[in-house]
Parts: sequence; structure tokens; C-alpha cells
Amino acid sequence: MQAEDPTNEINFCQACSVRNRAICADLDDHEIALLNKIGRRRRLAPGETLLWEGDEAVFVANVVSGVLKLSTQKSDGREQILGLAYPSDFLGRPFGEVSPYSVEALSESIVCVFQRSDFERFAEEHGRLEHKLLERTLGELDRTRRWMLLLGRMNAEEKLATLLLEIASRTVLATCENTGWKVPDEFELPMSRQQIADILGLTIETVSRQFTKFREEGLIEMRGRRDVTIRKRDALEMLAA
Amino acid sequence: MQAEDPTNEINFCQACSVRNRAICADLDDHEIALLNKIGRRRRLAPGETLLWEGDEAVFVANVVSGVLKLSTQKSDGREQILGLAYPSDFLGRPFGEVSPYSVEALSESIVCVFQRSDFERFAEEHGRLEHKLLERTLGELDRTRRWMLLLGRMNAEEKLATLLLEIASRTVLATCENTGWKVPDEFELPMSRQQIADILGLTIETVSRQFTKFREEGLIEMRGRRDVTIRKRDALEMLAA
DNA sequence: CGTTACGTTGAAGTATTTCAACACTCGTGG
DNA sequence: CCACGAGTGTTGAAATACTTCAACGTAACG
Repeated sequence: MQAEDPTNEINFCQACSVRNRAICADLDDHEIALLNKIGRRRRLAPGETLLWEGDEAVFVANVVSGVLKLSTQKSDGREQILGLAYPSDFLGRPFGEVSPYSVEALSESIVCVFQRSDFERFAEEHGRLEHKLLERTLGELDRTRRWMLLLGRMNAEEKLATLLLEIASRTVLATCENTGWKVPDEFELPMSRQQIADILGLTIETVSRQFTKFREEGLIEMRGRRDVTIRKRDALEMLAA
Repeated sequence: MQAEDPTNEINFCQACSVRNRAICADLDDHEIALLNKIGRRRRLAPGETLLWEGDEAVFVANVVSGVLKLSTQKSDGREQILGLAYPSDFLGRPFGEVSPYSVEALSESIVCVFQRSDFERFAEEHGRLEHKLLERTLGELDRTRRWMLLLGRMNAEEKLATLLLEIASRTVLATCENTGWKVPDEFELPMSRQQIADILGLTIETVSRQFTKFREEGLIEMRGRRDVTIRKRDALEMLAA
């Protein structure tokens, strides 16, 4: 425990597994201590919601572990998942009144939560944090825009291939940051078929059929419903390209 | 028509029509003068490209007048338009090496261009600018995510209704900022049918048929191919909701 | 061990695409 | 001024990808 800790409380940030990847990465010990004081950790069960679309945007957060989904709904209930949040990702809408989307945990997750007002005050006083947030937001915008190509111009086969590759690479980055950079071909889907459908803009049946087709063609192998092994990465990449 | 000579010390920013809405809004006179020195104005003809997807990201820019499109392509040539840029919008990818999308003028446009490196240096020294850029980027991310709902979960009818309302409101904001806030129902489409298709993730034929249907149903009226008058705003809003 | 949620499969229906032909608009040159 | 042609937009008919509806499996859980 640092001698400088002005609060005498436990400094979670010091031991935080995403300390070097999240937006807090560039902060010095003193700043971290301050940030630690305004944040707190929160555990979310699968299915638990952190933010509701349309509600006042009270929280922002960093993902420490787990996977969460960002989603929005049409008035008639049709849902569209806007993105997934992995460890070190930032959640919430600073400098905005209402949350433009809902955030729900897909797997058991831990997040590092701040009152939006506290966070905004801290950010405005600490340019480095704001800069990190800007870089991350720009990156997220790029990622989101790439997803528009998928939603607007790909067919079901291409969509699922793209998603599987994306999940594979994100899973690695999130888990094995230290084990060298080999992207393993085995991973667990953090979401149900319905949720996959809501990500890809398809129906559950179409997704299911596509899984079956990939299995029959030997592109993937599955043990249970959620354990995927990529068998022909090249072929998937061809489809996704 | 070449851009005016940047060395002649004229301060374009002073008289800039988007001075109070673009990211430069919060800067003081001194800062504006500095920014003025590193930027220059450039006129773009319809169809002219400012940035190419995949190329080194050399420029960033503010839109002064006109409408531009951001787009990306699949390897086989299928195009998806990622967004439109109206006056006061920011273009380009600061803090990134390559441009993740192409930027092309739809109408005759004027942009205020900066070398990315110059702009980044300026931004890091002037927190207020960076803050404005962050707010704008967060807003753009929200807008982009809302568009995902359209691409993933709406049918052709709903898509076109949404686009028409969006263009109407954006056109107003861009043109009549001072004429009170009445949203006029008459506007000009700044893009071709093919481009509309590329925005909505449809084919040109489907777009055309949908226009015809809206005309037959009296929801809109058209004079020529690009002059739209909204006749039943309620009905369009029902579809878009 | 049955109940319930989740996933798969089949058959029919539908929205959108694809292919093909035709119409309009606009600028150019005869 | 009209004819021409290219680009752009519209319409129809056929093909198809995806959805919808419905039934049936399978895994998960008390």
C-alpha cells in the first residue's frame, strides 16, 4: 500500500488488472489515489443491468472483468445490440444527460464505477485522463463504424464469420495479455443465440442455421452450445473480409 | 479555385460561419489566431475526395459549408456510407495513423483543413479544444450507434422515413440557425439514389420504389429528383419511431 | 425426473435483391 | 433549337435470402 494514500482506504487501482490498459493508464500515483477515492467496484451477475436506455446517466465505469452488452430498442421492442464491452473498456456517457443505451452484463462481471459528476470534475482537472478518454472514444467510433458495414452490407454467413473472429480476438486480448500473442482458436461465446441475433441484425433461427452450416462445412467445431473451436480460420477470414 | 494563401495573415476564423458551433467555439482570440495560422480553407467540388480509406491520415478538418459523406467499402466493392458531415462537424481521425474511411463531398463544400500533426500538437496544448473534440466525438458515437438500430432492425420503409426526417432536421440546423426554430418541411436531398441506398443498406431499386410509395401515399411530394416536401410528418415519424 | 428455457430444424411466406427494360434529365454539339 | 447520348432514376418480373410460424430436441435446474 502506498504511503501517499490520502484516504487510508484500500487502493483498488494499484492492483487493478486493467490498470495499464484502461483510461487510467497514464495517471501517476497521486492521481490514481484521487481517482480511487471517487470510484468503487461493483460486481454484476449475468443479466444484471448497469444503465438503462433513456434514464439519467448517473454512472460511468471501466470494465475490470467480464463481458457486457450495449443495446437499444425500437419502440415496438425490437432490440439491436450496439456493441460489446470487454475488460479495460469504458462505459457510460460523460457530458450527457441521459444514457443513450442500456448496459447489461452478459457474463459475471466486475466494473469500476464512478458518479458521472465526480468523474467529469476529475476529467476536467486532469487533461491526461481526458486525452485517454478521447483516444478511446475515437477508437470506439471507428469500431462502431466498421460494424455498420456488417449490418448494412453483409449477408448472414459473412456476419457470423465476422462475429466469431471478432470474439476470438477480443477474448484473447482480454484474457491472455501476457501469454504472448498467439490467438487461440478456442473460446466461449459470452452470449445466447438470441443475443447473437441482436448483434448481427438477424433472427435466432437464421443464426442457428448458420452455425449448423459452419459446423457441417468444418469451419468450426462446437462442444456444447457455447464452446467454439475455429477449424478453418482462413475460410472464415475470406467470408469476413 | 485554390484555397487562399495561408501566409497572408488574414484571420478567416473571425468571420467563420461555424465559429460558434464547431470545436473552436470555446477558444479565445489569441488561441483562434494561433489556430488560424495552422489551418487553411479548401473548396471541394461535388464528388471530390478529401480522405481515402486506408491512406495515411494526413488531414483533419472542420466543415464550413456543404455536405460530405463518410464511407467504407468491402473488399468486393460493396459500399456502406457511415455518416454525413454537415457544417460545424469535425472530419478526420486525430491520434490515428490511417484514415478508417473515405470522405467525399456530396455538394459543393468548404472545409477548414489542418495537418493532423499540427492539429494534434495544438490540441494537446489547449485542453479546451480537446474537451470540445471529446464532446463532439461522444455525440457522434451516439448518433452512429442510433444508426445501427436502423441498419440492423428496420425495414426499407422505416429506413427511408428515418433518413428523410434526419436530413430535414440536419438541413435546418445547418442553414437556418438564426431564423428561429421552425423545421421547414422542404429541403433538397444532397445525394443520389445510389448514395441513399448506400446509407440505408439497401439497393437503389428498393429506395426508388419506396420513394414512389411515399409519393403515392401522400407522405411526401417531390419536384424533380431531389426536392422533397414532407406532407405528413406525423406519418413519417410513426414509421421512424 | 419432470419442467422450463434455449436451441435446432422444416415448411411456407415475404421483403428485398437481382436482372432487365424503359424513362427522364441535362449538358453538348450539330 | 433540336437531337443525341450518358448518367440517373423508375418500373416489372423472377430469384433468393431471410423471416415467420410451428414442431421438436436438448441442456439446465430445481
